[in-house]
Amino acid sequence: MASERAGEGLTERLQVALKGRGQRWTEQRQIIVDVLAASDGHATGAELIERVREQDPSATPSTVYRTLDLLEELGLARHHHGPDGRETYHLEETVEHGHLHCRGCGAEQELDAAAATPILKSITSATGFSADLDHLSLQGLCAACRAAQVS
Amino acid sequence: MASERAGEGLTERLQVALKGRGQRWTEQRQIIVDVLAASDGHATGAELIERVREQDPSATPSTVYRTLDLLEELGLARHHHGPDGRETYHLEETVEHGHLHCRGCGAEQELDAAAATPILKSITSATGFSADLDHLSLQGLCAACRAAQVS
DNA sequence: GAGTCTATCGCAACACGTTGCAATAAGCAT
DNA sequence: ATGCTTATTGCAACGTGTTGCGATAGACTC
Repeated sequence: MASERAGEGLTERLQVALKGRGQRWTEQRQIIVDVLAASDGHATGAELIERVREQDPSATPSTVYRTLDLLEELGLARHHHGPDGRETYHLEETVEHGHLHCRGCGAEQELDAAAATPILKSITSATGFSADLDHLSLQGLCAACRAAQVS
Repeated sequence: MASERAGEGLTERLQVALKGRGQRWTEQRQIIVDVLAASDGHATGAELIERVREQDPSATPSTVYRTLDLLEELGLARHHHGPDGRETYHLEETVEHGHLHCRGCGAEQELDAAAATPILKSITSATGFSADLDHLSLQGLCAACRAAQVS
């Protein structure tokens, strides 16, 4: 099976967006987008670099990170910071969501937009601050671990 | 809440806590606690290291970080991650609070416990997840920047 | 005070992420 | 196709934080 390729639509959108900004479409960018698309869900910077290098050993961290920044500027990717402060990336195609990290079992739970909307609204009304759902990363205890601790 | 300034009481509590765990009180730990107490509010790991070195040039990053971890284990300090993923520490004496970082003007706003409680409750009821306020770090737009952008 | 045990320290190396700069190559014009 | 402009790349060095290990020194016993 040949290596998978990101959905055509995505690649094309990207090429158009870049051209509009006087920027260029390159092989490395194709690879990085492919990798990001293939690792559906989330991936850390280090994981992405490793996977990119499998396809192109000459790729370097700086290129990967710069491309990820670029994708984020274009609104095609997002990143947030895990509980240890490390970066985690995912494609914007993914439904916008927050992240809940359990310090008990280490599980990562997603907070979808529907559930988050009232929460964000209450933050805004309490503080005037409009929070970005996608950069939201909470640490705490999941329902199961809370139940376990109550004992 | 309005507890003592960091000096004696804190140092003594720490000595007792350490002894109870078979651990030791050292000059470096005293310095690090002093520095943390003196930088009331928040300080990044790098800032703390720098200030510690002013008092003891032989101190190394590993010692400082290990001591901070220890203080956190003992419940005397906390850390959270800023929008860039860097660590920020503060003494537990500080009122528990969340952090709101504005991507417009870069300002850091605190979210006090009173304002946060209903927010945390709504997260729990929506998801079963009990979030730690102190590790809460949101990115978004503050009221002023939102107003500026609407134009 | 001297001896013992071992927690802590400093060092050195590593991991992740960022930045400046010279070489390369993408995209356009001819 | 050829040449030109400059965005992008790879490299190398740096900043922040972590980890393993031998050396140091705190605290306890005699």
